[in-house]
Amino acid sequence: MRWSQAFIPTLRDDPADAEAASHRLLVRGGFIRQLMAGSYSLLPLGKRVAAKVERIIRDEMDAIGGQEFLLPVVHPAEVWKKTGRWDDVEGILVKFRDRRGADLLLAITHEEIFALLASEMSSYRDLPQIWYHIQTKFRDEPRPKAGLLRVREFTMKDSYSFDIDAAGLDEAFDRHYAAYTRIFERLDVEAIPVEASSGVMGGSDSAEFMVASESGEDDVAVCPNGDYAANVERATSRLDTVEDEPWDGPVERFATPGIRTIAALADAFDFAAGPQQVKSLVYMVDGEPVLVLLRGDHELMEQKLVDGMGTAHVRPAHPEEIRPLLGADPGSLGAVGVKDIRIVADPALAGRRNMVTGANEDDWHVRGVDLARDIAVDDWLDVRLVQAGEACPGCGAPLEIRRMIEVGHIFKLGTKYSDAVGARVLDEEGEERTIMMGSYGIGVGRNIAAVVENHHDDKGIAWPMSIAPYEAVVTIVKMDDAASVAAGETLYEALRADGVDVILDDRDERPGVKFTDAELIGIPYRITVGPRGLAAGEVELVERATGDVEQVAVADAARVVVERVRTAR
RNA sequence: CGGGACGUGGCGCAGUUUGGUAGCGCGCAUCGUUCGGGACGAUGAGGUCGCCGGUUCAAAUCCGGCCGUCCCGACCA
Repeated sequence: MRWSQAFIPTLRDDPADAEAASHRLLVRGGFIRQLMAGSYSLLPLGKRVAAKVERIIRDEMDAIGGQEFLLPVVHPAEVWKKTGRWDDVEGILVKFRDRRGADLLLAITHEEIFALLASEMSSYRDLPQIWYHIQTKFRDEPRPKAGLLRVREFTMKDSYSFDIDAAGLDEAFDRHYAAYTRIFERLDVEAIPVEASSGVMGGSDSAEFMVASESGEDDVAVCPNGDYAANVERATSRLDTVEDEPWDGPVERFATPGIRTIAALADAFDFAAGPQQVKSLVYMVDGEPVLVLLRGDHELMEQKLVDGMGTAHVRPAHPEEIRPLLGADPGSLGAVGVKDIRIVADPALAGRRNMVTGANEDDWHVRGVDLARDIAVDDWLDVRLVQAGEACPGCGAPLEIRRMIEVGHIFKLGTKYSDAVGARVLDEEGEERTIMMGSYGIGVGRNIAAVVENHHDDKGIAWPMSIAPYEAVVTIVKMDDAASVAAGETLYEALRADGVDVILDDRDERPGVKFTDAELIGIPYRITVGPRGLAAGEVELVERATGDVEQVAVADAARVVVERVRTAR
């Protein structure tokens, strides 16, 4: 490619509405342009990077026996009604009608369609299978943000495994785990696998691949010794046991005028420090009230409640719902003596005595509460948000909480979708068995963004060789110097002949402009050809990532660059 | 959905408080001088001031409604 003929609209200034480094640089470098919130056009440079990312993904999927499909992006409602997701998935699912009035939707993911196709298999001999596709999905996210990091329309590789039994599913899961590890290595992003919630999709053995970045949207609890890493949506920690002062008498009421918060109560009474209180929250779960109890100084992780209750229909109750239920406003609630409401308690409360909690009467609390004696807990469920500094469940070292970008997610689906669409096969005994499915996703655009988050400096992007839009740029410093032009052209042709992705900067621009652009768009190697070097029979080779500069004889330049590019691929 | 901010040539912004018919930098075009780290001079092109309505002799500016975008939170397959 000749730069003079390329569409690479670089910008001198940062776009005003971009915060994240990847967003800023991808726009400035002419890789992407926004069409609307959460929707971006890939320009030629962006498309080149995306194509390389896809090629790596395709490579690794094929290596574990994956077979590629191309699926429709508009689906009929009936298939989604079968799995219940037509009604269950709210908000992000775009629904519309065709001219006949048939209900349609824009695919947010493709479980239904793959499961439907899988129902054509009828024998255990057809299994196992790994199917994938790399396609556009549309999710009407409530808040797209940060450029390619969180969008509504995006390209994603989705794969699904089909097995006769759990052992087969385990095997498919492990293969994907290995494939993903290799993909992230090749993309040169530091992605770590972490335990995760599988969310509304349902499933078990969920692993997210996460890349540390301040622009991320997930918090991950990480053990500094590498013994543990989990999304805070499901992370746990080891807590010190609390030795409670004995309290022999019954529960005792005491007046707490105007006190509505844990902190205020702790300030007012020295026996009511945060860890000595029971925090009582009322949630509506599938329309039914549930009293959720935590230690006073602990916070609820709502996703854990969602996972534990097995339904996505979980929300905090409104004060108007709480008052008739418990007789008090939030701030004075408690579970002592409560019988008709389901009570879910965090295990950090187990065995605790001499606790303080609301009396279900405004301006009153109770002390001397013994969990086992005074509160009829229905379910013990870990619903606590892990805090930084708490002990790693593996080695006891203090956990760190880090912001991360989710770049991939793999989990075991089981039979939810195959059941719904009737994907069954006969096993060796002639018994009908429902196919076990696994689901494995990786976002193309989000990985591009993650790479940029990992590989940039104040000058711009520094792409890893594997996905750089061009592997080398030959920069002719002086376009009206015939010798420079001739040497540049020769080098350019030589590199092309050897299969290097090279662009020739033949623009009639000042050198500074050319250098700055090359650095902004992040081409790994720049070969500068100009009269100064040519006088000594040399060209200049600059490595973008390190800034290292070396002089190379004109005659050796092509060979050296080809070598460097090949080893770095 | 809650909170905040913004919308003026391609990009970044001023002008809005105090109404008088739009300006700056960059970019772009032409010419000249320059030329190994974002040159300089001259000339020039380019704007329904997000949209609709209202007030007024007159609206980028005041009022009402709507739309869009960004940030924080909620949410997130």
